[in-house]
Amino acid sequence: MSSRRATISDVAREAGVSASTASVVFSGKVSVSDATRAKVLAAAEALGYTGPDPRAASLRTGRAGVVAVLFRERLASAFRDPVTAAMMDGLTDALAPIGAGVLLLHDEGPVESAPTLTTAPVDAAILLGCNEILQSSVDVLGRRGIPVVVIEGDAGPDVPQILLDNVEAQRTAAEHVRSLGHERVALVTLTKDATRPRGFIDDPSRIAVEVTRDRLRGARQVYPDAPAYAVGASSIDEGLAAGRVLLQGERPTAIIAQSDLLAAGVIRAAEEAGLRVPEDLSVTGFDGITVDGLAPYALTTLVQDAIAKGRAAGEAVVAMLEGRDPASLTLTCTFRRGNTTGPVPA
Amino acid sequence: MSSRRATISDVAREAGVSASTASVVFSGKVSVSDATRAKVLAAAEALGYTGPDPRAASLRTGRAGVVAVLFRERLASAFRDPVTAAMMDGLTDALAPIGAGVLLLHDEGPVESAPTLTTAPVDAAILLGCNEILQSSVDVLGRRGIPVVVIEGDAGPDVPQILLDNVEAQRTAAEHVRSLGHERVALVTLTKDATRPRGFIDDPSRIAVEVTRDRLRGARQVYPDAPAYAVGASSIDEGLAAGRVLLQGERPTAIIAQSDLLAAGVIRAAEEAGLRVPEDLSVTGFDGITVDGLAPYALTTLVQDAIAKGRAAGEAVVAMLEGRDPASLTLTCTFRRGNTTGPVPA
DNA sequence: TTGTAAGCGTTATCAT
DNA sequence: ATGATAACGCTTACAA
Repeated sequence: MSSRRATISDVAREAGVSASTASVVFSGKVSVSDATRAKVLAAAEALGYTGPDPRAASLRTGRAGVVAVLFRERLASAFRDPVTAAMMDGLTDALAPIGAGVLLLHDEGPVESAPTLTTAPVDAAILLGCNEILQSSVDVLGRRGIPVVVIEGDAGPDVPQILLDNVEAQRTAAEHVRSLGHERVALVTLTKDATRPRGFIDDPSRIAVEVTRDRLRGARQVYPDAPAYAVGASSIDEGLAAGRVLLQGERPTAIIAQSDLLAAGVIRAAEEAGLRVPEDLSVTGFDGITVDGLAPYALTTLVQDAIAKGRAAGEAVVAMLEGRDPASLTLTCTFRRGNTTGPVPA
Repeated sequence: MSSRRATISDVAREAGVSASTASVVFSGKVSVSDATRAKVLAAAEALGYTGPDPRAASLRTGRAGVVAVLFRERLASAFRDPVTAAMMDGLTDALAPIGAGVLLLHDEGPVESAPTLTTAPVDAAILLGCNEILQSSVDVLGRRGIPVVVIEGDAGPDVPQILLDNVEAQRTAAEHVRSLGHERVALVTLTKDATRPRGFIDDPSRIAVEVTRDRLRGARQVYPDAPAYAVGASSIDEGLAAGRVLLQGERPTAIIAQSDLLAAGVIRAAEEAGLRVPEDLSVTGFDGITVDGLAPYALTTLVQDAIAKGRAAGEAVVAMLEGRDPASLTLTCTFRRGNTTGPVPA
């Protein structure tokens, strides 16, 4: 009909009231007489006005109703990892009370090529994992006065963190394996850095990904000399590939994997090699997810509450947005013995 | 330092130029003398100004730099489905040129409880799947003048759609199975509706989910009387459960599943029952994804290019945002014969 | 309960 | 190349 989209002023004029009154009808902040409300609503209906323009409201109120989640990886990868999925679940849950949408961003390429993070109208940001880009992102957001929470990464003392007791948890798994008598143990680790090279790890100090480094450290506290093979991604197929490598020659009697998906792949590699789990090979995972299709195996693993992790991040964001002090939090993994670990073969 | 966040006016004053000039330095739309640029940048640096406020810029320019994706399901489910993941991959790819962020929204609950869709500052929206809520969403967005694209759903003739030839593709699979001589065939379908009840389908016309209905129709064009069992989700474990049901008693010699994950579950059920695939049971999937851990099976399936689907949706959105006419598009699946189908057992 | 007025921070237009 | 001006559409003291 009209060449221009109707605004709240148009509605007010049509209804014969002031713009502020019309505004109040939509926001519901102040009481309005029923008659007035009806008039305004009727006018809105007539003009096809569907409510205040979020952009203008956002400018005025200073709130965008959007929380950004910055991923270290491609969004597609994020969509593929069950732990990330669970985390997003908790996150969206925690954000629901403030009705915030979730804006996905990812930082590919060099530092300055992430325009969306500085360009997007967001009230807060959650950063997932840590690397150099992340640190610079934190700086920009900090200067903007945008609250930031980091999950499993370190961006300095001023930024609230949601952490996992990766070192202790992985040590617990290793101790369990040792208690079963295993001496020859191999490790399958998550990615070393953004380039995702596969292969044995020579120098643990050069691992850029904190999670990988921490879990490796935990395992090495028990098995200082265990060989560690890094994969390119957390998936069954990558675990399978790693398992094939590690089960060649003089094979280990136990393999400690840094994720359940990797562990599931290792188990497949074992089956492929004619080995029984856990009679011939013990395998541990990490995460405590349900690996689709892994039954009847029940992984011995460290159960992390990824949903709680996401929820904690979400709640920290909500707290900051409400002016409260967010708590940094370290979540604890629970050891769960399944049927994939057993005594060292005679 | 200052109690108030620096604005572009502050920067301009500090630099001794006008606000518009300072603005131009950041937008880069018009040429500015090097000296002026340097002055402005220095002033910004001094004041800790990190660039224009996206909210204000958005109000002024009318662009938010954000595209919304509305899911039918919980976000967590979306993060779990490989096809959705691939679609998001293509989508983010297509959106990259315009540098738009992706805002995730989902419509749980009753129609009016989706405030974010009308509240969020977005330039366009992509709706995934179809149901009643979706139709009303389209209406609201339409009145707002926000371009909408629907993937695998129908929201009227004015809304561009990205479709799949589900009927034809599934019929092709069924014809392949028939050409192998199979007579006793069972179907495993995707969810019937939002309540996700499992069980045999009595009345196909009451299926709310278009994809499920179309693929079922395709299969029934070849096997009008084949029993169809609907699952609660597209996953290996759901396929396993369905397979167990269907392989009881006088079992079929072929099972046509509406997704690869379901097919993978059916194969596991077959293994569990001591049946060989394809010697004792033929199985077909749909999607053409790589099922993590399914090797050495290569599913006979319909390959859909989910990445292309997402990309098409993204491109349609870009086209609309640039004032061009977006094309509705029907993507075609490709039949791929793997090693999970064979002649009917003697 | 309703209206007035003053911005929120930016950028497009037009003039210089 | 730079500057003055006027929106963008809305919300919220404050006044009536």
